[in-house]
Amino acid sequence: MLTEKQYKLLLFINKTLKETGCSPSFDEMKDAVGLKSKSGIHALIEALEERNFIRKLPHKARALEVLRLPKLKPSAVIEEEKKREQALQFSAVEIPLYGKIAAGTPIEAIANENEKIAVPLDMVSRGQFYALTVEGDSMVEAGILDGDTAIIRKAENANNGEIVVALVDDAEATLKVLKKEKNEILLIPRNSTYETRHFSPERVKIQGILSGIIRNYH
Amino acid sequence: MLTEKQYKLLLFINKTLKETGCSPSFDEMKDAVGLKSKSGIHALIEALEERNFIRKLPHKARALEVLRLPKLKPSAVIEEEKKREQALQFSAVEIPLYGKIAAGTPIEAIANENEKIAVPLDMVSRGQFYALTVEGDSMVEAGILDGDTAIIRKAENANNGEIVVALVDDAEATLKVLKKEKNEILLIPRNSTYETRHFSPERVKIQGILSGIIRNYH
DNA sequence: ACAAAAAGAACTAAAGTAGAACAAACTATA
DNA sequence: TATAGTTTGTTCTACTTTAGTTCTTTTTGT
Repeated sequence: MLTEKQYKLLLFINKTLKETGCSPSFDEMKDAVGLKSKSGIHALIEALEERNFIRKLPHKARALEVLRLPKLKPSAVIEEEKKREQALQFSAVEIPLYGKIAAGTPIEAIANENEKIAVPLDMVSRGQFYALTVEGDSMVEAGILDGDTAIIRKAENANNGEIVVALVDDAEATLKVLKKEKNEILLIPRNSTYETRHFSPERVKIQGILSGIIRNYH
Repeated sequence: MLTEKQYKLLLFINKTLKETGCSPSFDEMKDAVGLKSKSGIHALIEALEERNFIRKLPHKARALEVLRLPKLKPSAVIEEEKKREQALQFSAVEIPLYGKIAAGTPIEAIANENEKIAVPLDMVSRGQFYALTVEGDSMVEAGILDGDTAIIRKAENANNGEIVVALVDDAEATLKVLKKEKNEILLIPRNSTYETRHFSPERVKIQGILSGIIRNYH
């Protein structure tokens, strides 16, 4: 009877009316159903009105009324609900997403952010974890690309060869390969156009060890 | 049905009526909804009257009557729904892990495997998904390493430049960049030591499009 | 390659804001 | 009961912001 978008919009209108007592505007609706232009909402509203699901006072703003709700859901919506139901069983963990790794700010300083990201449970066994968005290409040869989400396990120590979040001079956090030598610490990029940097041990604080990478295409 | 101001005013009128037994004046209303001039109240009252929420005896002072109120969901119900929605956002789904991508076997042939892997729900929106373990280094320059888990969205068609699971001669499945030309299909590795392979279109079946990468260190 | 859906921009209309002038309705009291 | 004074409601203008409509172009899915 209804398309997926029509159904979603109808539900949103109904929800808004029930929760706030006010009709949503076209802009609010376009955000709710995931459109970028409100012209599409117009078509959807017309379709819903034609099928007698809603009524609209002509030439008025925010003057929508829900007449009835469909008894049948579009199959796409059913599919989605099934997936969500399944999802409840294999719940993931939320870990904080602290920001961009090359942002030049110590991790702790931005730890009060409340953005979160879901990761599979088995990626974050034992330990405290957080996530960072990778910025820049200094690790491309390790398969870590600009925009990737790095899953970091909190740690203050790490072994040679591990990829760590290193805070230099309490100012700059970067993701690099760690190498400890007698009197200095080396932060090695995995990109031949970048240089390894050498620091005295006091200047470098390990803030975590790379535990996983999550990348989303398009 | 109502705008925010209209709703606010309606609530105020209703409340005053219930508490004091008599209608508020225009000046009281303008203070209640935060206006500096009562001309605006007039418009709001007209709108409410037009939508049949109130009735007004014309040319009488303080003679408003509330006919109905928009029916809202109890806030407790709303709270609960929000909580449930949030819980769903940070869930994972299990998708089948079919095996290794360079294993030389068509995906369908191993589809009866029951190994599964959990992925964040937001990585698998709309569509059917499965996972493959990447074998080999033919895509290292795209940041896809040996051992990575590739999240694949099932698809039979793809566009140029997308990374796809391609089945050649019903025998060999590989992860490569797709390029369709007039009379042939190119499967392009992202590793300069590998060669692009050319096939006639009948020999290549697309089995999915790369949607994400998950990598676990250690 | 076609049709449907969506995006985008340009335009029109409605809602909200403010101030003032004024008219009608009440109030008090001479 | 007149009437002056007060409260209350109505109307107007002018302007800003928000919302809705309509159109063309672009994208998408088949």
